[in-house]
Amino acid sequence: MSQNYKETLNLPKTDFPMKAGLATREPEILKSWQETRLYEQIQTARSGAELFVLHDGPPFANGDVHMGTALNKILKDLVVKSKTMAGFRAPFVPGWDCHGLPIEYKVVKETRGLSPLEVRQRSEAFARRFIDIQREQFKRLGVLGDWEHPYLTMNPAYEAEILRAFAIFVEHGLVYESMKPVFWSTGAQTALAEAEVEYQDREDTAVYVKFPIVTGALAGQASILIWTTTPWTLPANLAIAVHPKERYVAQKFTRGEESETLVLAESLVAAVASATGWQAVGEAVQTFAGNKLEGIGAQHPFLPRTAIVLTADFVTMDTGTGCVHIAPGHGEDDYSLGKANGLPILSPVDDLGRYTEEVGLPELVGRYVFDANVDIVRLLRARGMLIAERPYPHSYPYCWRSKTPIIFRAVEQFFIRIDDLRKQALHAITTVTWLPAWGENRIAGTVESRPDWVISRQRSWGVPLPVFYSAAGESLLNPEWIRKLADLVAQRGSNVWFELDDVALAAALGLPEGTRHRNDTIDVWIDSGVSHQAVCATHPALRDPADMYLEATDQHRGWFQSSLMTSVALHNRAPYKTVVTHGFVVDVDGRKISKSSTYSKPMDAGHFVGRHGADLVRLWVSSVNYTDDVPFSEEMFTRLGDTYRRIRNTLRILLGNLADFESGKQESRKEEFTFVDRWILDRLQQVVEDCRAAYAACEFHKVYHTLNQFCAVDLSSLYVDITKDRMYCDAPESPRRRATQTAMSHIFDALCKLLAPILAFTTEEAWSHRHPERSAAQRNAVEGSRGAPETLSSREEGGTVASRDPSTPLRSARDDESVHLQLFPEPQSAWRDASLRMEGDELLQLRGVIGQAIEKARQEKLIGNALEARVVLHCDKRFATAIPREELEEFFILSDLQLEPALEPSASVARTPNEKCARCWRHRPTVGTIAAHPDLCDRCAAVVEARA
RNA sequence: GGGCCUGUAGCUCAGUUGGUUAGAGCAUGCGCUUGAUAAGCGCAGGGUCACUGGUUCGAGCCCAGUCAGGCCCA
Repeated sequence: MSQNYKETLNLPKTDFPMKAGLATREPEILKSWQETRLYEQIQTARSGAELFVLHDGPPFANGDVHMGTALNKILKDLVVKSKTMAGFRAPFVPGWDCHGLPIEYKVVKETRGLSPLEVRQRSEAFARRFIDIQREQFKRLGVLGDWEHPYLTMNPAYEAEILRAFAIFVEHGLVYESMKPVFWSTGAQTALAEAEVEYQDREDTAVYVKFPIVTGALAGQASILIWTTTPWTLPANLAIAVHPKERYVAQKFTRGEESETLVLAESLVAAVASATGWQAVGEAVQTFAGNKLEGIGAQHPFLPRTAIVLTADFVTMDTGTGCVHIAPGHGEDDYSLGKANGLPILSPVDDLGRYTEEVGLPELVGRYVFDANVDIVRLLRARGMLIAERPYPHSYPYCWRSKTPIIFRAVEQFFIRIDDLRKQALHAITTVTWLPAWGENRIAGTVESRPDWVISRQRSWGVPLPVFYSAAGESLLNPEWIRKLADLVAQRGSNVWFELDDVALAAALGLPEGTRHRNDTIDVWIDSGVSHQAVCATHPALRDPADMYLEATDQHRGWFQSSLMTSVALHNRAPYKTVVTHGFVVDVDGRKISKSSTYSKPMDAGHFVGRHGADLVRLWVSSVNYTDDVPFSEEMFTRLGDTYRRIRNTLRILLGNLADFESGKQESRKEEFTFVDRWILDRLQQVVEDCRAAYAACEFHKVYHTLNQFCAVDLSSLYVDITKDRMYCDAPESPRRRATQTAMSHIFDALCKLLAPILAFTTEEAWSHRHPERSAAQRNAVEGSRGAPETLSSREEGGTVASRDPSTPLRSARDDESVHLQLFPEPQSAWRDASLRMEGDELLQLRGVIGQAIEKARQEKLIGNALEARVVLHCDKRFATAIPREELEEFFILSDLQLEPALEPSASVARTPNEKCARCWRHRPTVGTIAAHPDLCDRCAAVVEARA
């Protein structure tokens, strides 16, 4: 009897599909962005607007984009897109770090015996290949930027800027040459930066060695006991360090028949006894402060040499004997202590980690030092100098590329004098905003403790170290010569350094005859560290200092610091105003992904983009608090899929309900809004304010939660549900239906814009369904892909991409343009209404009371559908007068509501005696009273009558 | 071993200057709907706020220590 009424309803209608199909739809949207040159359009539209520069930290051009890289790039994109929509001109110039050992190492491993020039050519090809791969992957993630003109640290112009910066470092006297212990990779035969070192567990032999005292009061009576885990460094021993203030003892020890009087720290006697098997016998012979030992001599255990006792604060009492073996050629502390006391720097080891003649032990010359440990131990035992040996498991530095254990070795290197920059750098740090705030603490700590910067590398794939050598072999650092070289490199690329021989290069630069050059290169951290100069200061769209750097926390010691140091050296200021850091991607248990077996396979971003779509990956990035470690699991993606569908369906129902609403032509005045409309618009303003504030503070997860909550609760389960009756069953032109459409139009507009930085693809798709002219334009662009310039000019005719007049206020783009060209919605204070909000909260509480009562009635089989209920609501009587009963029934989605005054709210439920309206399914008293339509309520009867 | 940081329901997050019975969304369970339908709505269960001690009338919040995890350094 009643099925036909469905045809008389205004059911939602939209082509916006429920199923996203992101894997296929996103590439189409991407194509339209490229063909309409969206990035350029945005830049043009914002020309003259306030500038915001997010400077891209260059990823290394090797490997695929994994989830950590994706996290970083998407966070940057969220910043750029949200700043753009907040009205800034926010250009994004992506970059790549191209030089360096990781690439060179792969190239050299593939083919051995290449000349430096060949290594460089292959390394460049390698870098370019991965730049292209990563560029496509970044674009696929929806990251918008000037992908056609990225900055590459291997571009000749960039290389020239590195050299010019270097010339200034030289001018400021920051560069010096010195023999100094550095991390040395025997596998890669090069000095390493700290960042190129990784730690692995290994087991070494720890030895307790005695040095018989030869001068001072204890001469001939006792030996100093030292402890070391690197026996191979003993041939380079020149001294012993003790703590000046700690208590030391001369103590008799026995083991079996043997007996020794040993000098060591008092607090370590027991530990040494248990570790060596020697027993302390009786009281200490003598007890004294460490400084009493200063200056006495002790016989080297196997070389004809006397070690001098020195005092040092770095001596600790947690391991060993409190007496530290000092080899100035093999340790940082050793070096500085030796230097302060005028000791020579002995480092009898070659590039491959083999003893040289200098070792003083002819039988060990040429022996790899880690193999020589056993020889040294044997020698110590033979000489009777070995008190004990024990296996010692510890974590030890390894070369990150060759995976060989690192040694400390003194070699001629070039350095930047950090002491001359430290104070200014520490001051510059205080002028920067650090997000999160503890970043300031962290970088200040690393700057305070940072030793001088080793900037020379014995590698080929890099910018040449611009040091020249006189005919006599003397090194020459000349700023003018370096600038001439920079000019030459700008023209011909840095290969010129390797292509020209000494004579040709000297001639090309106009240098004195006989000037020579070598093949060392500059540390890659200088390359990326001067990007503020080479990119921000030189690119016409950018500015130095940048407004923001945004990288993972490991960059406090990496790029943030190298950039800070070079910027302080060049300009005495920080290169950034704000530094944002994010954590690393960790699995469900909070463990590092690479250590987890579960996610060892799919960690590249492409896997998840292909499976779930870029918008899901972007939603993941937005959903987490990135200042901490970022959790990541398959379950999270499942949950995010649910959230995504909820948001998508919310956009879809809004579109469906707006199908017959032409925005702008029938805007309802505020007076025509009913309670629920005004309530949702007030909520919307709160959401707009919260989201704008969260975006401004880079707190994207707050945006995510706010919008998720808004879609799931305020819209889906409340507003959309409540207004279904008027939307579907009222006459199309009914004032309250049009009022709701007006509200929904504002909601859709705001929701789409606020979501746009996160769901870059989905909101574009939804936006085009709301503004069909836009989809037509997109289609044209895609179809006429060969005629891209034509498309562009036809758009220009329409006035859409004209440069804006900077004197006029920024306005949102036309609705038919990309959502990414729009401005965020402005909060409308006229729609705020605090008393209405409070009233709404109270109604929602009553709604809960009713819901519980209905649930109870349902379980008692009194009713099925809530529309079959008669609800008697006992509550404050002002609700009976403040809001019409019709509206209350609508708000609670009920057919039949009775109000009774009461102090405490409660509700009772019975079956309503009213008949069910065949059209709107509500049980209304008017059903059966209209002769022409006996199965309809009065409202539905009127609507049906009007349609006839 | 040192520096910096993190630890609130199965998951992601809120939790104001210390102040009732620690919240939300999702997930789970049980229903309703079949006019958002590979959707929508309701109700319910679920937490020793990592652990231990301290300060306080009162601690998720402040202090100390322990444990677990992360980044950096040794």
